[in-house]
Amino acid sequence: MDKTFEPRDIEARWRETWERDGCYAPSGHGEPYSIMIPPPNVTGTLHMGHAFQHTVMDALTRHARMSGKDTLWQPGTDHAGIATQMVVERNLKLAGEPARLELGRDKFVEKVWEWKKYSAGTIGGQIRRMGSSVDWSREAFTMDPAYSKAVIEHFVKLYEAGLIYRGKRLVNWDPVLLTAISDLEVVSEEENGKLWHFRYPLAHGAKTADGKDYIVVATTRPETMLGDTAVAVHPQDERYQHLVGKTVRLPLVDREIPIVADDYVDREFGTGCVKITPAHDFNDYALGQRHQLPLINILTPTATINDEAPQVYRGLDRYVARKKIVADLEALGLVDKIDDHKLKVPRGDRSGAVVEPYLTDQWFVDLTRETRHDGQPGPGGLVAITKPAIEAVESGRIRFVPDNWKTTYFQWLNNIQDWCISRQLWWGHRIPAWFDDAGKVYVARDEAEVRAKYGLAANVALKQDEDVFDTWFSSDIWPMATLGWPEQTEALKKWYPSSVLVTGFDIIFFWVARMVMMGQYFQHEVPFREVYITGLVRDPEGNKMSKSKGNVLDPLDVVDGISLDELVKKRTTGLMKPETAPKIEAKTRKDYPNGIEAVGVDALRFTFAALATQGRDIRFDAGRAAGYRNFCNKIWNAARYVLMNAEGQDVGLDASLPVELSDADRWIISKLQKLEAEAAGHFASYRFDLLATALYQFIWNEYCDWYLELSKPALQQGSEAQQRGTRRTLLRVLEAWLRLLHPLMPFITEEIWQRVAPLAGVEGKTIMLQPYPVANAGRIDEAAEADIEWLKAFILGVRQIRGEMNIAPGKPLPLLVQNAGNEDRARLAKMQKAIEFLARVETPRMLAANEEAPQSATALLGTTKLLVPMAGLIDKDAELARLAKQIVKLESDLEKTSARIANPSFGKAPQAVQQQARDLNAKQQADIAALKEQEARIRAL
RNA sequence: GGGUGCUUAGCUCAGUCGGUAGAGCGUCGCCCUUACAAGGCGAAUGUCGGCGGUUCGAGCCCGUCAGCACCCA
Repeated sequence: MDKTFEPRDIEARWRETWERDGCYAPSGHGEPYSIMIPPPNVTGTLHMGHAFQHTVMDALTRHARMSGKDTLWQPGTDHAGIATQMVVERNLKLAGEPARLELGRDKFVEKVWEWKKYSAGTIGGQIRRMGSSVDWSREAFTMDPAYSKAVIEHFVKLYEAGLIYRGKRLVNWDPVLLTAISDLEVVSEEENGKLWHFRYPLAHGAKTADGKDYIVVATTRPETMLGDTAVAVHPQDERYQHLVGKTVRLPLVDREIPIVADDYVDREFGTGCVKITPAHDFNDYALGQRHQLPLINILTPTATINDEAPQVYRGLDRYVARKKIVADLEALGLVDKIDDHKLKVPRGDRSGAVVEPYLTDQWFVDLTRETRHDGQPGPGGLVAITKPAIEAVESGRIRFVPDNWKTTYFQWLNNIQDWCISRQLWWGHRIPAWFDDAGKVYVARDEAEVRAKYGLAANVALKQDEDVFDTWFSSDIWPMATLGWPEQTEALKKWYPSSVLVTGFDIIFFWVARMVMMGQYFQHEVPFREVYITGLVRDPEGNKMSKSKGNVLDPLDVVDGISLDELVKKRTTGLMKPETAPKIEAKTRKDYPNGIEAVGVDALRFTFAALATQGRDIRFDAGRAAGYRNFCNKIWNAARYVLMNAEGQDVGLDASLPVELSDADRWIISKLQKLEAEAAGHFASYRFDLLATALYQFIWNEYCDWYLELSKPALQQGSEAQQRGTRRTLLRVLEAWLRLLHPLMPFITEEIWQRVAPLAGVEGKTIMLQPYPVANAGRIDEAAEADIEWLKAFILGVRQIRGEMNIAPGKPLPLLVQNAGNEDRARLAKMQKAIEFLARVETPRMLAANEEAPQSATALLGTTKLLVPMAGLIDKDAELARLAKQIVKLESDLEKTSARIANPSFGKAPQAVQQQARDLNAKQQADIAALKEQEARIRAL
């Protein structure tokens, strides 16, 4: 084996072998276990968040597979309508090609398909490189023919059940992308704006309480006044009560509109009078419905003023119109005042454009009605879809991990709105609805079926709806459609419901809840039994990673390494806002002054596992990854040591030859059982951080630091039977922890396992298909563990003296043992060789009961004293200082335990706790006494 | 306004049943000891956000205040 671990070729070799040999495919026997990948968008490449979640899913998948389950990890990608369409439009622009509208629908969609092929290929390559063991033969895409059929099917079925309707409703309209978007795709952030106060003249000579002939309304959006159809006040507001039912003359428009009373109005806000624009505000819309106000839409789809407004404003952009309106009102003396104001501005999360509430015809899934919207008999969406989705989690048929996320889930479902599923895009599943010349709509799976179903002759002109579905209205059936739904296939029967969904909390609403809805509705069964919610990977400062912030990392750049200049270049090219490049460059140079060192896939995966705590933020730390790269090297070298001592040697495979296990052998075997039990628990509770820590501790701090060291004297000096026992244990324990580690670090474990397994007497083609280790309680050996703990304490005592006195590690020290009990003597006798080797001491000599010790540095081991004669080695003052430090520490500890015991009520504590405290107290007192006595003796010399 | 979290070593974070506060990274010494210098050995480092309560005993349970983050309206 090479002296250092070089991940690159190892990774390439194994990922090809595994895939070629069909190791990723389900075995066809055992209990079914399945994970549906959250399909990545075909918008480009995978980011750190994907790599993180894929690590978790692959660990679960490999663990399940090794545990004998019929395991499927279903891969695939999502067409991601609006996001992908935008990417392709931008690419066309950068390439100087004709824009979308110039190309026309068919040509443009062809371009998107080209892009999809490229992106899905990139994504597939990334998934392969990370070692993710997905079943490629089942790879799916949300616009595959079969999948598309399922999407259409679920729409038609819902439509036929009266759970989908088409209507003119206020939706969030993106005036740049020219499509409706769902409320989840709108991000509202606080921005600086103004609050304009306008005077609306009262009509017919009415006066306010204080005698004015106008009332003042406050607005953050002056331009919408062109569409005002009322002014509202609070019904209990004494200032305005007498005006309710009167009218005002809307300035500029010269329309007479009523003053209405509604308790939606906040009396404290502004003047307490609110202008009402039902066609351009969600709250106003609701109020308008209550008061039967007319809806006047004053905007075009691109948010310019339309022909409903007075001539002078027509065609103006909304913000140009705003200025003009304010100026015109000012000229009329109708501007009361203008205040600075912070307001929430809704923007489309894709385009960043300010979204308009806009009246359009859209398709909706009913999620809020008790009965069908069309008055036909049957349940409405609330009963048929929303409630069952709530019940699935309430009943515990779906379990969230961590459990708290169910609160988020319930909160959303309990306040749900109908779901607008139509999008005015070209990339996506075209809605299977056809209109005749009269505008009557017909829904069926295709045009032929429409004609058959509704009895329409071939000469009746039909035109298909131009719109496509919201992407989430296709990924909502992902767990079913990837398994063949609507056909009740064998795969569907076997792997539905899937075992667990691994995803981020940011898409509980978008996706998780909607899959539950559709799974429950169509399969009458949940789509997954558990939902493991991961944190979101963030940059070192805790910011969300995004291309626009310029803080994204490509997981493969961590794997392969990247120079600082390369990284800067990657982050600053193709920016939407090129002017941000200098800032991004500065931050990148600060965060990664030396670029990123290559760590390999295994180390990156292990890093993700170690960072997978229950929190919601995961700050990615390249230093941590480098640390786990070192861990890989440690593993590599430990294996190298074992193989050097095993290959070509008697490794205990011949059962007829005697094998003797030492305390160390039995100790490491015992510890291994405990590790195995722990690993099982951590998999069950999705605590990959604890799993990683447990494996790391065992491998580095037990196996490498102690067991390998203990094996050295055993192999050099032991009998044949002892050597055989040690070699066998070195190999078997190594082979076992390689399997334990495999789900997190597939490559290095496979590479080493191939060499170790035959020597450990294990046969098999690949570690991937070996059983995951299970603890054997019968091999736990508390006596051996106690012996080795004693040994460690012994050696630690000597090492402390050596370390603090700056004595070279290699220098052998004389050692005297004073006041040893029978157990200490027995242990010393049987582990003497190990002590000499590890502590680098000459053969320890027992002092007789009455024998005077020479001037020595002291370490305490229970009541036993370990003495290192100081002559020629240790300075008197140094030892005094060292003792003083220990005494101070012990005295402070003693104070605490004494206070506990002295508490008069301590008697109420359990006996065991009391005893423990008294024992500790006694030990501290004895240790202090011993150290003080030693201090006095040295000082006296 | 409603909701959910978080605050523990210089940094990033664990801390299960309430019973002597932990890890990794970083820092400081000594050492190229035949698996590994990407290493070994040793060391230092805490007002567990503040206050109050429950308890024999609180990082953990309860209340309260402060700061931070996120989600929903």
